[in-house]
Amino acid sequence: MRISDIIADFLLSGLGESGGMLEVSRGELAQRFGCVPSQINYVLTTRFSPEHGYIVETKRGGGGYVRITRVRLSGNALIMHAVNAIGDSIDARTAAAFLSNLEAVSDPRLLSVIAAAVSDLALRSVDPEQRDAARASILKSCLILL
Amino acid sequence: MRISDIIADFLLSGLGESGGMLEVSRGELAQRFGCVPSQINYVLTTRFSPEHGYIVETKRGGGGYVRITRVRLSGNALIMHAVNAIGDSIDARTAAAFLSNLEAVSDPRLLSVIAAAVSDLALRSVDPEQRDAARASILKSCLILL
DNA sequence: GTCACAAAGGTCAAATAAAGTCAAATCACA
DNA sequence: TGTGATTTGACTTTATTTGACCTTTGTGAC
Repeated sequence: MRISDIIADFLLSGLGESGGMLEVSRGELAQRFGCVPSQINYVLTTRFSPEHGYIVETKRGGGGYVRITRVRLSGNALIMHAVNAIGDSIDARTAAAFLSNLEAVSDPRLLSVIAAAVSDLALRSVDPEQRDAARASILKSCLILL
Repeated sequence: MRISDIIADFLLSGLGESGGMLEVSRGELAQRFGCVPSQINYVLTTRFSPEHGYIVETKRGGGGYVRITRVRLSGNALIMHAVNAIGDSIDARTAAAFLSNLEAVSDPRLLSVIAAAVSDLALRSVDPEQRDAARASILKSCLILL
């Protein structure tokens, strides 16, 4: 397992214990995991983006911190939010993040079918230039039915 | 026996032991069998496609992997027949017909989501030349999960 | 107040580590 | 012997790790 995954797991479990909000120090975290501080930023941007359902706030300077908050919208609001947030184009990773974010509010079988429909495997025959646009369009078409 | 068959057998037996899910490294596998890495891709596309009842997911970069999952083809002869009957290309009307044939054997909500995913509306951003091919690929990827 | 400095965190690009693509060459067999 | 399947390798794309340098904020000296 990559260090990024280990850090992400650590943060995730902290979020779980603390009921959705977590405050850490970037420097301390980096020290604990023996990596450079910017690695923490990498983890945050790749795994705790708004698409994944998190808000990250930070403060610099003395007493600085990194605060991660799990956003918990419910049901329709979440779906509508996702539909609105998907633009004209979306890459496979982001699409997967959106879908996993909907797990709490929608049938997992439906979600896995949608995930299959927008996977790179399913879209292999689409010109790479158009692939992300097609993915966005398909994803929105599916989500509004949920 | 050709190297592709040997590799396929190896993967198959791994899938057997591990109960249907297997994660390997493309590079390591290639080394073990003394072939180039792209040979692994060849094996995957020719022997572990959705038509064969498998889903292959991969990740590139550090910590990359190839994950093969055998899907529970619990199914219905009707669905399997549909998957095999869909060629490389299918028009919107035919796809809709296939789906309506499955009404008897599958959740209508799932089917309507799939119908949305393969509709011309959802695929409007795909070059018309490629649209029916994309539709076929998406449809198969979804049906295999039913 | 304001200046200097320390204590955070931020950015960005290079280096490294996988996997993907595609087409030419080769093989096997009807 | 022609054709589809297989093998190979040069080139591409994506994910992660690392480090040098930048910006913001708090605090104490003056």
